[in-house]
Amino acid sequence: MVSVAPKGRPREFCTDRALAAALRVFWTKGYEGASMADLTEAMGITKPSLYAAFGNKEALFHKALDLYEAEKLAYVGVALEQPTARSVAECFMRGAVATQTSSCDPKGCLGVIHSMACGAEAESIKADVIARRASSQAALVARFERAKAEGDLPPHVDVGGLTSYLYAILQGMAVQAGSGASREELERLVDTTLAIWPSA
Amino acid sequence: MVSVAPKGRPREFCTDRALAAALRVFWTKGYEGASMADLTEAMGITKPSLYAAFGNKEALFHKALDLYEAEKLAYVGVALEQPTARSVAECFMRGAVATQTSSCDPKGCLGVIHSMACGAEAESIKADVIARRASSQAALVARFERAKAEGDLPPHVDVGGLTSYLYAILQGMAVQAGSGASREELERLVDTTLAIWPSA
DNA sequence: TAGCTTCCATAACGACCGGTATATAATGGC
DNA sequence: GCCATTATATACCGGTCGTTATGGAAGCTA
Repeated sequence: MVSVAPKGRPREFCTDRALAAALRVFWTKGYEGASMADLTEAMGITKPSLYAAFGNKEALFHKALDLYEAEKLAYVGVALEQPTARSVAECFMRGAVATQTSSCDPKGCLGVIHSMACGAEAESIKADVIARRASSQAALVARFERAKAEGDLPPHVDVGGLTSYLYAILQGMAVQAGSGASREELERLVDTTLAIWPSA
Repeated sequence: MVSVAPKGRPREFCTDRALAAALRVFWTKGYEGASMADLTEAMGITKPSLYAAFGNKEALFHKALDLYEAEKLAYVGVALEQPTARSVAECFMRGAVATQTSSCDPKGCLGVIHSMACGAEAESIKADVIARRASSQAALVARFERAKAEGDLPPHVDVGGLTSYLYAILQGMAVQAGSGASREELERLVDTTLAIWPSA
């Protein structure tokens, strides 16, 4: 049962909207590059309100990362359900292009940004991001194993190698998107990858 | 003519060694994550000595980046001289694996690290790194155009797309190396890429 | 040794960092 | 109306950031 009558003074801002604004800041500047002043300004609230609603900067980031995965990485689940290894790869890459070059979102990938070198304060952030990636990568390994068993990957392919390969392309796309590559450039990259995709 | 008799007291440290130490710090923690305290401690000098010898933090980084390109990216020039497009790609990737997973150097790629999202103070750093990458990528486009003319790339390949593709793999390898991937994992990635490399 | 130049070490600068104490305003229950 | 509870706004905390002023030590030429 949901409590419909909170006791004290109601908050004057929408936590979901504030979190979405925080996500954009982290996505644009990175965890270390985003200051509390940047965050509160973008969220339209004061620092005490932020701390009361979200805990601290690190907790805010983890909630923003949850939102990012739910809203911006939904294509990952869709991709894993595609019927062939090739269509899985295509769905991954097309989804990544769409997310990373959206005209109304920051460029690049929040996860890739935060798996790079960083200062001591962000080490736990980096570790969390890397752990989340490992689990999704494991799911892709399982999917390609199935594809191999079903015969839509050649029997000689190294499934682990192919998974790292596809992830490398996705990560490289994120690097290029964050460096200002246009959607057209990334689409040519995807087309090239699909043109040489190993077929049975 | 080189001045062999500097007038005042000689400095007590070797600037080349100090710069190499600074490079390791930037490579490990990134420009923003590396504090002046980190740098001076690793370099074995005090802050005034650092400022006298290198200017400021940003100038120190640019000199470290020059050193990185000269010492750690020498394989790029070698790769571009290989006789076929395939051997160019292989030389690029093998060189990247060697540099990014060296047991005596930080993991990952200094350039990729600094082309990601960052705070305002590092925007000019990011812009410089991206510009340097653009020029090396242009050289690879030219090399693949030649390969296409010489017939060791199929006539239907999109040279720009293939260049972005190879760079994406290199960048993805850097992301994975920085995230703790082993040399063996990256070598499987390289082997997979070479196994599906487009042949004439 | 005198005089000049350059380097080193300490300490401090203002600005900003993430995080809070305090006081006031707005609600619900009684 | 009054109290308990929660949110807001201002101002501030100690610490660290990149950077630099200051004073003395070390080497050179003469």
